[in-house]
Amino acid sequence: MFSKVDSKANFPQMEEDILRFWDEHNIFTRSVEAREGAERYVFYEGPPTANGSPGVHHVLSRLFKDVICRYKTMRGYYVPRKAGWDTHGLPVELEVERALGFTSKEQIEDYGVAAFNQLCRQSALGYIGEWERMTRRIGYWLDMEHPYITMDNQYIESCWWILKELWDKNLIYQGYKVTPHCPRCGTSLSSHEVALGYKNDAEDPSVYVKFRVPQEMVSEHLGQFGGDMRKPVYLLAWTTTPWTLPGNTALAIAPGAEYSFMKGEQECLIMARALVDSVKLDGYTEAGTIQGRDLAGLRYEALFNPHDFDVPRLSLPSLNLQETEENLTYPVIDADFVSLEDGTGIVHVAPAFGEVDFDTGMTRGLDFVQQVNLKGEISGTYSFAGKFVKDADSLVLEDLESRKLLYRSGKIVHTYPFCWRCDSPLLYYAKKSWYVRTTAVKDALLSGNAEINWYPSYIKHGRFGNWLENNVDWAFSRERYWGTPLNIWRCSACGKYECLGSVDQLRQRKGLQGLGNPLELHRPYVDEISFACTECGAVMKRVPEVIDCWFDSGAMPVAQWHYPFENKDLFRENFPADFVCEAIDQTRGWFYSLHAIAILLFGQPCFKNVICLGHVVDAEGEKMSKSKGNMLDPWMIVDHYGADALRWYMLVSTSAEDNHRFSDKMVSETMRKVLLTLWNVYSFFVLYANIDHFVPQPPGSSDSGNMLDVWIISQLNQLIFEVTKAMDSYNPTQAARQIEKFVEVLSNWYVRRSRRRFWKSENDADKLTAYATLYQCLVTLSQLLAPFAPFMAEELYRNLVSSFESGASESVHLVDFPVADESRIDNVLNGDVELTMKISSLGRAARARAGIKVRQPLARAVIRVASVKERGSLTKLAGEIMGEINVKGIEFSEEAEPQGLQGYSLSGDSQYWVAVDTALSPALIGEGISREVVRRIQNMRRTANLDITDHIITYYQSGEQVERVMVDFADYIQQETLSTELVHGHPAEGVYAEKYRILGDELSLAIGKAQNS
RNA sequence: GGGCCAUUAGCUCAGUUGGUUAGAGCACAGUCCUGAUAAGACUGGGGUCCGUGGUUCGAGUCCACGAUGGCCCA
Repeated sequence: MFSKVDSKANFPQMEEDILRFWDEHNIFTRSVEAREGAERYVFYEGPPTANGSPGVHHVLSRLFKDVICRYKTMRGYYVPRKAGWDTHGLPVELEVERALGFTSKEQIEDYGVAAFNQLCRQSALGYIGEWERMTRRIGYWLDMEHPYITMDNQYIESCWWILKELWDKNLIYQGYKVTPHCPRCGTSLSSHEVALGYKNDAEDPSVYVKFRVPQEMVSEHLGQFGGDMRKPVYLLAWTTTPWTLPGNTALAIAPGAEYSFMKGEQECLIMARALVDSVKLDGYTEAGTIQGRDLAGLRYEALFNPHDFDVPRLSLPSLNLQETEENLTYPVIDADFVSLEDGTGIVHVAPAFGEVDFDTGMTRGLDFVQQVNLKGEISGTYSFAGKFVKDADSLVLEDLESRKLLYRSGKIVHTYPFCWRCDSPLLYYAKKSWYVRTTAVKDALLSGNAEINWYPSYIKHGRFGNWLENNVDWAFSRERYWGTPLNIWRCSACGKYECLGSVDQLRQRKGLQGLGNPLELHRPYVDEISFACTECGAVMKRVPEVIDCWFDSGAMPVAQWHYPFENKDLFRENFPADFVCEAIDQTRGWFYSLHAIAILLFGQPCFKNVICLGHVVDAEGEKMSKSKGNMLDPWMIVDHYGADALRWYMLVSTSAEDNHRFSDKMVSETMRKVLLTLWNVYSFFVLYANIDHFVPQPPGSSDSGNMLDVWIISQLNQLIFEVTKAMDSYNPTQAARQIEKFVEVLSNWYVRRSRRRFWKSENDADKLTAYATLYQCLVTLSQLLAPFAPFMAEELYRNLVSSFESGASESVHLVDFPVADESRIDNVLNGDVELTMKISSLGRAARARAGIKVRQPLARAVIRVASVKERGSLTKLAGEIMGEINVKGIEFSEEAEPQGLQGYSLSGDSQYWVAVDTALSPALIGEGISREVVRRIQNMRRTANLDITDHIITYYQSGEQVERVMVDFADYIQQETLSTELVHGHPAEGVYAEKYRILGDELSLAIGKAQNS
């Protein structure tokens, strides 16, 4: 006997039971270990950042990872799955800062780095707990007992080893470069972080500023160009960052462009001729023109002389301090980056505040004036000193206005980057930063990418390929606290830098101090470590930076094993990965850091196949994020509909790479349509199989002659074939959609058409094969479902197989994936049944058109077929059509249009038509009434709460016509309703009774439970 | 400004190498069926397949340009 199955499913409850079973019997571990020794399938878990509670959008990638790994396991591969947690970085620090109410780095320093980092550690650990619970509940199988955790000493040491390797290959350098800097977080951001924070609707000033050309310069250089040069002459430049103007040390022009002298009442302005109209210089007329290259070499008066404001003026590229100069002028230079699309064709250059500006300063030997500190505040003695740069903008403009150096100011809405974590406007800022020279291995990055299979394929040469083509060196140092400390020490005397790649290397240094016990490689403890310089013997101290947490996660192929300090074999066996999977934002994130580090270290890619998913967005199509407050708690969904429903919905609803528009209404629909349908087939089967004491036989042991059985087995094998094909192409969505279709036809054709076979009381061969066939379908389905809906699959398998067969596996997740028996796939039959369904559908429509209930049998239907072949097909399956549309016989016609069919009701489409004979003989009417009566009695049985196998005594009273039917069709009625007798007359006391009207007669029915049943 | 992706019914999505009258589910209305079904069947309303050109005997599908949205880069 199978365990009784409640037809009312409670999925969350069932899943909790299964989870307990998995835990108690260690099923996950066993599923992995059972395949030990088999070919390895290597999976890398991209570590989720432990800085927040998991949302429903985090479920998606975990789900795809799980499906692929479960599938490969069932295909016989050895698939260990080590969990990983990303615990470092700005996100974690921010979480803690928020909790402490901090807004600046000073507050952290005052609070104490040790205590601060301790809170970061606790925060990360807390979130890991939440992630573990969610992971378990959604059925994502992952070894969470032995995870890699980026904050562990061993993990850090492996990162040190990597950096030392790169250091030795001369791939690490400290550059003085302009980097996007967050003034609040006080650190540089890498390009992929910057990418996260662009806003398209940033509002900034749009100002035109006048730079005075000294009178002697005018007469010396510009006299020949005519015009009234006694008026003051200005170069007109445009900017959206007035706060950078005190740092201006040059103006750039396009040498090939033509510039105009625009004469006004008070002054003469110089700007590109092509832009005069768009700038709208009202009241000015052109007094002459000059080629850009002739402007080069001109000098103009400094807008703000740094010496007047106590700000040093340095000279590039040496950064030597310059003498005070009273009448300071700066040069006009020619440059190829000057655009004639907007602005004035004269570009304000401030080498301290722009990448292009800085590079220009380096090559042209410009002055360097940095009047902004790392918190984004103006230094010096300006009237706007001490202000945050964005707040200084208006004050700078007031100052210029008062000196009549402002031509016009307005506002502009454009795209500007903001800090992805704290939303501060980023400042492009020249400062020292540590770089990994990824550009040195650009070719290898590209050729390595060529070996990777991307799903979808267009990412390979599209987004990821383009990213690699435009590769820039990786600015990987961060001036922060909670992260892997950068393992570079600097001599306090001679300035020598040294990179140490392990704790052991530290221990071997002379004069070593501060290496704590117990070992703790985080700040501030690691900052205490010092040792003697090999050059001069002075003290070497660690540089203050920590490293980008993307470097941590990208180091996982190595660091998860504490390689090379131990586990050398494990590392080799698990490199490279066969499979990784994350959402599309990771092209610049984890996918890149993984790829870059593997190429830098080993010159080969570290993953072979990658699924790149779209984002989960809310019902309105907006990305889910904490800041928008539109995150959905996965627990709500899981507690309500179950994890399988969530999994199935996410798999099926949208192609993996597209955005997934999430709505819990759709989860509910998925549950009803797929999972409940299957559940009902399952409970139907168990109900009847138990009644008949069905005992499963090995599949194929009793070949069925019934077309329905042959057909569904054909469909089943076709399904196995399709699912395997889709999964081998890393397309779980396609696979799940195929399963969904099968469940639909299994329920709505196979079971519907076979229902009577299970209900007939004789235990004949046909009934047995029906059981055997449905059993095989359900068992195979449970195996096919196992990667996708692991709970439901387990429930089915355990009840249908484990509890039944001695020696059977106790879990579907310990067995192999089914293999299609292609000899069972009968494409001709598949097509024939499809045609049968189509014809039945037309037949039902023809009946409906005539207004005749399906319960009323009709004499015949005429069916148009397109060929002799189709006629043959339908003849074989005529029984199904007759049963489905309730006619006594069918005839075929090969006429395209029906002819001579008076008294028929017709329905058709472009290819087929079906006509049903609407004439009703008394015999047909009688049979119709008998079915009507049966249905009434069946409903009464149900209402009276009788068990499905209870026998009854039926009492009836009615008019002459119905009473005759009760006699004529007594056998049929008794058999269908399990009536031991049909009694004409008043019912016994206390039995359940109802009254109906049938064809104008009143019918009184009553049913009572029979004795001995 | 550049790249990638998307745009098909009110909503969520299919639509194969170009080939009859473009489909499904949900939602809505009506009818039917049902001792597995929380389901199912039939009918009906609902479409400028984002737009404009082009290739072709034939375009939702291929090409070009454009629009809108999303993501990414500057």
